Amino acid sequence: MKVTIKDVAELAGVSFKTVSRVVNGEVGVKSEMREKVQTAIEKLNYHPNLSARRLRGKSATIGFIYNNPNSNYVITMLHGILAAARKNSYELVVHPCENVSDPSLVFDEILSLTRRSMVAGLVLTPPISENPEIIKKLDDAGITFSRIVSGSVAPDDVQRTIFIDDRKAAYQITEHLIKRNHKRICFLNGDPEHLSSGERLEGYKAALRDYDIAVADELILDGHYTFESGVERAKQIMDIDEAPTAVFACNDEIAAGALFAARMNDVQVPEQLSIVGFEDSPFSRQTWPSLTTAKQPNDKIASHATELLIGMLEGDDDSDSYDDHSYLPEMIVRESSADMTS
Amino acid sequence: MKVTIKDVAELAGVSFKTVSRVVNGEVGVKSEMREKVQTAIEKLNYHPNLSARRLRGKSATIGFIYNNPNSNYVITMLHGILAAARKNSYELVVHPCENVSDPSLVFDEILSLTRRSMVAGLVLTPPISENPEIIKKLDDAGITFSRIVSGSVAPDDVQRTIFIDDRKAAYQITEHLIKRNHKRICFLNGDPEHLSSGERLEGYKAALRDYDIAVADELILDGHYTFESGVERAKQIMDIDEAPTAVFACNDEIAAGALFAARMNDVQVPEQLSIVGFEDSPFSRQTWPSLTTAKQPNDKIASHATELLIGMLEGDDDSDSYDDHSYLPEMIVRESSADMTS
DNA sequence: AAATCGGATGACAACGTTGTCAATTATCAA
DNA sequence: TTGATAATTGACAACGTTGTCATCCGATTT
Repeated sequence: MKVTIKDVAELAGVSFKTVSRVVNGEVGVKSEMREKVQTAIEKLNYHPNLSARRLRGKSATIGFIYNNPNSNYVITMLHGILAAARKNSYELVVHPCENVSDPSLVFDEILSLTRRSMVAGLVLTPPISENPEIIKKLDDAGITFSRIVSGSVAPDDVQRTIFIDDRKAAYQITEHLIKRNHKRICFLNGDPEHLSSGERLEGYKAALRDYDIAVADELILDGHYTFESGVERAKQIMDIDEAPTAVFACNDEIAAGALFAARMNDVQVPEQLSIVGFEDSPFSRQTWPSLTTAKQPNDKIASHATELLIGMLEGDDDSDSYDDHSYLPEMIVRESSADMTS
Repeated sequence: MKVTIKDVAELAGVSFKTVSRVVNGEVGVKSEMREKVQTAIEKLNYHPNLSARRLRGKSATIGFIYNNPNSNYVITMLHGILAAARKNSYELVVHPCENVSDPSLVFDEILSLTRRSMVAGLVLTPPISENPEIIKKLDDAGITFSRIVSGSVAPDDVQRTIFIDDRKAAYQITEHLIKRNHKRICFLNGDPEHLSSGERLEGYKAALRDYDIAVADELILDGHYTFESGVERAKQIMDIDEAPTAVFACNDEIAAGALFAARMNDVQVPEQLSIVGFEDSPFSRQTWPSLTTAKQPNDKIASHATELLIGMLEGDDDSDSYDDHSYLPEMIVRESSADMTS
């Protein structure tokens, strides 16, 4: 019942070593043989046994470590990583990390995982990927990984990093608001341990400066990437004397919270207040009104990060050096942002 | 750098087979030997190579197969399964299934996964877990699995099944509406290939009957477990002559869609229309108004299903036979449902 | 036509583990 | 003490794959 390389060999009438060659795309197999083997593989629906490969030292397992309460984000990343892993016949071990507050505990968790599951390399996402202490410990321990981070300039370890230009995307969103005649734009920040929050804030500030609008400290509020944070902070800004006409929420959850607060205060969106988010979460098109936001192709990003990792693991030095590792989230204009006429 | 069983054997001065015995806790090893081996293991920090074990057929890997677009559902399940798997030192292979429309393709996918990754058993969730064709094929192929299904009576394969009493929960929710004086209650159904939709519909009907309210066919609408379905169907019902005063949406997504449609039509919720959902998705408390719904402890359910599977794999016949495999979703009353005074 | 070469193919070992069975040692009864 | 039996230990094969090297065959060179 279990199809092995030898079954394929028998059906194709060749030695199992030849099948191995075909499967691994090695050179020096006559096309006639190759074809025979291919059809036998398809006929039997043969898939190489990963354990045997691993044992032989060829293939391996990738670990996906994450600590992110946003399930949509995690699932999208997961699927991107899985796609790349499967394509390259890697297995995936998934590991949600609990103690994100203490970097050294996170590191211990990772270490124990790599030991236990024989993980060859890791794919890291924010906020773990952006924690310098964890990164240093991983490097010291000689653990191979690729990572996804938020950043506007190429990091010094480009070859293992995908960076997302949140700053530029935030600039564009802010510009979008400015061009719609908004002058008092409030910024609701996300978690401080995520670089994305700082980057998005910088993009916001840069846009204001370029359009000669003063950056007002009272319009920039700390917070977290949660709905609750959005509600709370949005309530606060509505009490400000000269109320803002637009809100730049650091992600869609915050934006949804702000929308909620606006409704509670009988503030019309977008007529009296424009609200924009960031992330293009599925629910961003289901809010009322639907959210203007910025879309990150997270599955592609995750696949790319995984390919990067696999390249490192297999020692293809050249495989990727000319690739662009930067992604720019794309602005999506929906109904929550409008012209400010008054 | 890699420590194998033979290194341990050499240091302890025994054959590597004896080390294997100690590692696996087999009987028939003198305590003196056992101790020598133990200290050698600790000294070298030896960990068995999982690939070799799996290759030899001693797999400690379980597979989580799913096909469900609801990322929150999947993540919660995943975490529940992971917790139980880790507790019993099993590895987990995650496999999102693409071709759900064709059961035999799904089966092929599963089969190839179990082969390739030497998966010892599976945890299945709806809708795959509820597809008789897939279940039969798995049984025929001798694949071990546990599953989570929707059902009001104990299925005939209880020992490997967790069932969720959607019917009773739906009854309670409907009763909740009836007691608030609603007589014309609309039912927006979910995907037909999920048993949960049928079960919830039955619960709804049973409650109506028990309270002597006629079941009106024009108030029961087919659909899917999506926001869009909710919007569309809710629009339809608002055109009905004698408009319903309440909507029972088969899940929170549909309910959110209905909420959306109500708002588009300037229908006040809950003053003019009560809307209830099902699932207690995170966003159900973030809608406006927040949704009355029913909460399933999905992480616990998933853990339980995993424990069940592991019990089967390890042949602990008695481990679980007195457990209750049934879960009743708990009604959570929020703001989207209210008395009908008119 | 014989010798040589190179490309294609196959035989076999190895990876680290567990299962099977044989060999050895300890234990017990007669 | 001796033989029989039980307990312990070890030798070796096997799992499915890849790497190494030998073999084969056809083509090219002399």
